[in-house]
This record gives sequence, C-alpha cells and structure tokens, in this order.
Amino acid sequence: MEQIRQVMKSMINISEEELDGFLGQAMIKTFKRLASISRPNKVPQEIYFINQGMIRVIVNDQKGNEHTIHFALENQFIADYSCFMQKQPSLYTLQALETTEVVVLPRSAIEWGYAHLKEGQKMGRLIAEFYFIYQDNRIKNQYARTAKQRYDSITEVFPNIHNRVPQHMIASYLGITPVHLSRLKKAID
Amino acid sequence: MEQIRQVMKSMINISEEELDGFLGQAMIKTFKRLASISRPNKVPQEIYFINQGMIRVIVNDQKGNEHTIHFALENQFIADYSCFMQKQPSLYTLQALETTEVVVLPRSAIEWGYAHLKEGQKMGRLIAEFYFIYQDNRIKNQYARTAKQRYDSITEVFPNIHNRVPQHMIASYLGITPVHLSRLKKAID
DNA sequence: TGGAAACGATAACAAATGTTTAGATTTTCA
DNA sequence: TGAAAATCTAAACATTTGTTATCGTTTCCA
Repeated sequence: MEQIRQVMKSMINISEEELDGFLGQAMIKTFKRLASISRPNKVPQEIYFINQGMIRVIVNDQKGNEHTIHFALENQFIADYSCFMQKQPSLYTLQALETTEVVVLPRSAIEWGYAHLKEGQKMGRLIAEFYFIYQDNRIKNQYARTAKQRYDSITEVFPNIHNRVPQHMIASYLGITPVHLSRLKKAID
Repeated sequence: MEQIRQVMKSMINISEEELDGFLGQAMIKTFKRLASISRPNKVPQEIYFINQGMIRVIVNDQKGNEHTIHFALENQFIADYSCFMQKQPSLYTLQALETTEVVVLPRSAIEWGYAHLKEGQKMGRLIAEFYFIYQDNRIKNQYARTAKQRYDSITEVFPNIHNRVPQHMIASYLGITPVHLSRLKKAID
C-alpha cells in the first residue's frame, strides 16, 4: 500500500496513524486482462486506487454499443463515482485493460475517512475537484476542438496511451468510429 | 441574502454567526440582459450565486464561434470554477440572459470559509460533487444519446428553458446548428 | 410605438461521418 | 508454437449534419 500512502500524503496533512487506520480497512485485488472490475445495475460500494495496470470505463447505449468514457491509470482513484455518491445503480462497466492491481476502498472506509480523518473532507473535496477539472476540460474540448485535434492531444491526458490501448478504443473515447479515426490520421489538416 | 442562507443551511451544519461572518464578505450586484458578468483571459476572482435571472456560460473556439457550455439558474453557484481553482486565466464568458441579480463571493471569502467555517471543506466538497454529477451525466448522454434525445430531455436539467432561452442557444448547448435542431424537432423519430 | 434586429422554418447543396465489406498483418492464449 | 481472433487500412456507398440563402414573424429598445 506504499503508493496510495504517498498519494494521500501529497494531498492532505495526514499522520501515519491515520493512514494505518484508513488503509487497514482496504484490501488488494488483482484482475486479469479484460476482466470486469465493476458491472452495471448494482449500486457501487467500492472505490479503487490503481497500483499497477489500467482500467477502461464503459457505458452501453440502448442499441448495445459500447462507448469508452474514460481511461484510468496508475496512482489514480477510479469508480462510478457519480452513482457511488448517489447510491444509485451503476451504468458503467470498469474493465481491466491489462493485468491490474487495485487497492479496494469499501464505502465504509470512505465514510470512516470523512468522519475520522482530520482532513478527510478536504481529501474528498480535492478528488472531486480533480475530476471536475478533468471533465470541464473534456466538455470544453468537445465544443471547441475537432476530433482530429482531440486525437492529436490525447497523450497530454493519457501519456503512452498509443502503446497500451488499441486504436479502436481511442476512437470510441473520441466519440467516432474506428474507420473514421483511421481516415483522420491520414488526413493532412 | 436570504436565498443563499437557505441554500447553505440545507447543505451543511452552519450557525447564524458563521453565516453572518461569511456573507459579510459578499456583495450584491445586478447585471442587465446580455451584459458580461465575467470575461476570458483574466484569472477568475469571484464565485456567483444567482438570486434572480439566468446566466449562460460561453466558450469561443479558434474560429471565433460561440459555444454554449452551460445555463445557470436561480439558487445555483456559478463561475469558471475550473480556472478559479487553478488560478488560471479563464476561457469562459459568463453572460446574463435576463436582468440578473447575483451574490458575489470574492476568493478571499471562499478561502475564509475553508479556514473558519466548521464545515467549510464539506461545503466545498458538496459543490464540487454536485457539478461532478452534472458533468458526468452530460458526458454520459453525449456518448449514449442522440442530439434529438438530448433535446427532448433538456427540461429535466433546465426546467422552463423553452420559455426563457432562444432556440439557437439550445442548439448551441446541444452542439448542433440551429438549422439542424429545427430539422430534428420536425422529424418523426 | 415603429423601425431594426433577432428569430425560426425551409430548401438546395456541400461536407463530414457512418456502414459494410474485404484483405493483409499482428496479437493472443490454449 | 500455431490456429483463431483481433486489429488496422482502404474503398464504395449511405446517411447525417453543416452551410448559405430566403422569407415571414416576433421581439427589442431608442
């Protein structure tokens, strides 16, 4: 649990004792490539912290088509955070794209943290704000940039993604078809 | 300042004395229809709470086209929150769509709240989480729904919008042209 | 309150994007 | 390691969406 300790210490003032108390409620799990870490239709009860590997967040539309909402990388927290907070059935699938090791934080641990960590609320605020900024950027780019421009700058957000993720999943993330992405790459802007 | 008091009391445990201290640092401003409340290229130093009226959040692309990112309604907090937090020059314009009265919360008041209100951090967390959920929904819908479906359900998020906002601004929010929206409305799904 | 500007529908045409199919190459994993 | 599956490009065609222009109607505000 060394990685998550470092990340938490970089975000808030927290003692070793507090960290012990918090992480004592967590456990480590490993998922194989393409395994589902979380599935739709049940209320999410866990938040994950990625030690190693990579997670893809997927939503399915009515026609059954998969759309890639997000990629989560090492040292990041990930969950269907929206449904977790609202205690609603999830719409997302969390899928391991590689052999992936995560720290599992159950809801009870999160609630314990808000109640007992001196800066627990601040930690929650910072994580929410981090994802708010990420999403705000996404939405901004969706309006103000073309798919080609978003493709060309994708490594700013997901470094090394081209070596870790097949191109059709990047197309899915960009909201276009794989065929169209193949065309865009070839195009002279 | 009665409205913002009620909203804050509904979010956190806060005493009248704390509210007095916090709101003593705020002031009320009124903007005329189509006036700019905040402009791009300077670091946002204020967060607004809408007493009366309506605010449109706009981003401009390289070609100078306007895109409507968001509509903010009565009893909501609004700002270029992303740039406010990062202390970066804003990319957004905040425009009053009607005569609009706001409570202005300067950065110093926000920082004072985090430091001195017993549940100031929690208040910050709840606001960030509220907007996170809103954005998550937007992104989800962008992937899993057509523009027509998003148009048909827009009043779930912005009640009464059709009586308050011209259709071409709704098209702009949906990310399509006004001509195309006019076509979609007529189409039999 | 009256003239100017904004607004929304529509049509014709252009451009962007999706769909389907095929084929060559690479990757996976039993 | 070798057969099966996945991946990427390409082309032809279909569909969706954007662009431009026009024309009544409504709204705005000096």
